[in-house]
Amino acid sequence: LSDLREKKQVYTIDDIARELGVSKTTVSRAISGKGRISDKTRCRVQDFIQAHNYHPNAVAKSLAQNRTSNLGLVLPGDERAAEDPFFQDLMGGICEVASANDYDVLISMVSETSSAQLDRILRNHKVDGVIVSRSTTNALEVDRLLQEELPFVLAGYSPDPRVLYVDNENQQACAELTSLLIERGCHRLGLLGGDERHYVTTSRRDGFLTACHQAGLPEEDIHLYMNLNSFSAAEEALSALLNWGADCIICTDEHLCSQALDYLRRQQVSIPQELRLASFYDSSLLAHSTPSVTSLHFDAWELGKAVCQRMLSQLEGKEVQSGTIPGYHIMLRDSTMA
Amino acid sequence: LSDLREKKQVYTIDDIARELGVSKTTVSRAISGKGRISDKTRCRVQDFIQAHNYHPNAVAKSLAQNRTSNLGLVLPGDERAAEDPFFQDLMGGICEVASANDYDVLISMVSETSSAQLDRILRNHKVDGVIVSRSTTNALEVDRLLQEELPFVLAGYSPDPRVLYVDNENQQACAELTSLLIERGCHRLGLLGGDERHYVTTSRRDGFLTACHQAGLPEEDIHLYMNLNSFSAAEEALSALLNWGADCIICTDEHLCSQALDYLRRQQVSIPQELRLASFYDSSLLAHSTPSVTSLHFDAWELGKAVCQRMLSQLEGKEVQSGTIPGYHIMLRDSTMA
DNA sequence: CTGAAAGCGCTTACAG
DNA sequence: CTGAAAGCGCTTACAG
Repeated sequence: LSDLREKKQVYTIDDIARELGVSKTTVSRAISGKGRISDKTRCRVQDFIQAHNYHPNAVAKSLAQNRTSNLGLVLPGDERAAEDPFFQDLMGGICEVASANDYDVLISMVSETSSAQLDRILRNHKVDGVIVSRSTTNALEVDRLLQEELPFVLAGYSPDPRVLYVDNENQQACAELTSLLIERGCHRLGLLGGDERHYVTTSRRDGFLTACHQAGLPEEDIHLYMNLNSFSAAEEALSALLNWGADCIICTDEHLCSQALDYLRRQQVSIPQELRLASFYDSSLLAHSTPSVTSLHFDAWELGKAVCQRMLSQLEGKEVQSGTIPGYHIMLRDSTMA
Repeated sequence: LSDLREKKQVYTIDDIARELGVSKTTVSRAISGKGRISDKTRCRVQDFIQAHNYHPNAVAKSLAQNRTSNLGLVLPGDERAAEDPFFQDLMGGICEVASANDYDVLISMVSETSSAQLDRILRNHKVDGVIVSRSTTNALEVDRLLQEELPFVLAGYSPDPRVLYVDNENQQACAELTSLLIERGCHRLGLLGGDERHYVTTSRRDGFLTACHQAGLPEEDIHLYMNLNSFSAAEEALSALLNWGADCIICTDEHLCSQALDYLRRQQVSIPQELRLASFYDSSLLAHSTPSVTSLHFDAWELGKAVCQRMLSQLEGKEVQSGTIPGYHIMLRDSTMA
């Protein structure tokens, strides 16, 4: 055995069994805690393991148990997504829960045109389940996962009844913020929105519209500009809203909103005096800009934890359902004061 | 066999051998391409595999070959890092190369106080090598990896001769930008820097200082404010630089720089007329702010590719050395014009 | 409470 | 060029 240690080789369950004069079965049981075993034997084995810093080979275990203890995480691979702290926060929450439950997280980045990295993971049977971090109407990965019949859960919303999702209370939160702004005197509202193929955008849009209708605002006082995927498109929309005479502009995401802030500054529009500005997603930038911008704060890390928990429950065979997790904050800041 | 397919069970190499009337050995060889095998047999096997959409079980392969085909990626788990697109871009490049070489990437997030997630991966032998995405003076993970004797490569710089790193040409790029600004008439330079425990910060600082000294600037015309880890610390530094009469302020990162931009706007300091502003790291925010901000553009995705390539070379037993990859752009924008 | 044995799905000397 | 057999390091009925 001292040979083994010199060669930096690693102990196997066999070595331990031999060393302790018991069978591999017994060692295995002492480690896993499954099956009948005397306290005395269990302690002997565990002491030895501790002392020699033994750790079972996860690959061998996987093969024997027919499970990998790996979770796949599908992340968008585009430039735009890299700028969005949402995905890294989500990943943090996922990794935290996965790690605590002895699972590892394996990344696959997909684009609108290719799910090659996901395909590899699936065909190699390298994961027990998959977490998808974004839902779009045209998502290749969802179809791929459905046909594969591999457990998966979506961080976000999907109207597809076949997909299990966990989401923030996007729609409700957006409705609440919008109502609040209307109550405080906003009458001519403009919404600046991103890509409507992303369900997160449509959820937010619908929350906005719900609040407008509930408040009895006439249609002509609600202006929507959606699918603003370029800087120029966003500026055109902003310009149109200014000409129309909006008294409040809300952006579906923080990226669009900091762009709006910059544009309005250039146009010498004073916020909040001449115009109120708010965002449906927060960022440290909006919190610290001048003026600071009112927005909704969601905790992506917590969402990640919830999603991962749901994934693990599913893998244990529990019945799980789609739904939202509570918890968001309306951050009222200077951009909507007065 | 039709039974197998009905039960959604998956083919094994055994099934194929039986079906084709050959041995598992032969099937294995046809798949891997290793060992002598007749063209005819190889084609027969490959056709069957194609037709039945067979894919080898990666776990079994791992056990037999004593390698996992997994790479670990160590990512910082703090809030601050989530806001930084660098890590997601880096990850994109890493995943691209890994995937193309049939490796998967497994995430572990570590904080300054805990490398628990990394520890799990290491003791479970779940990866063949590790990529570390950030280097700090007090990094637990580097010590951990050195003692483990597992191959690893660092994306970034480290002065430790035992660590293999790949970095952007940070120092050179920063020196070049600084020289350029001095040439264009800046004489009283202030540097606003982040955490000096991060080697990326010290590299940039040193590049800045090199250029200042090379230009023969007297020490009293160079003011350094480092370790600005809070908003208030940064604002104090900015205020001090304004009082002193700096004619150019450079920030080591884009985060600090957008904060500076906001502060200077509040103080009614007009840029570039009264003061020039530049950043050692670019972001879409700096590119689209008013005024747009001069900065250095590095390609984190490319760095990720290079780092992963180096990792794979090392795993193949090739001799690899630390070094930088070429390629950065000086983005001259409005904030330093005139 | 414990152990001998078969099995998870591959790879790889070795022999022919 | 092909195959029988041992092996990778675990788990888990089954028997005692």
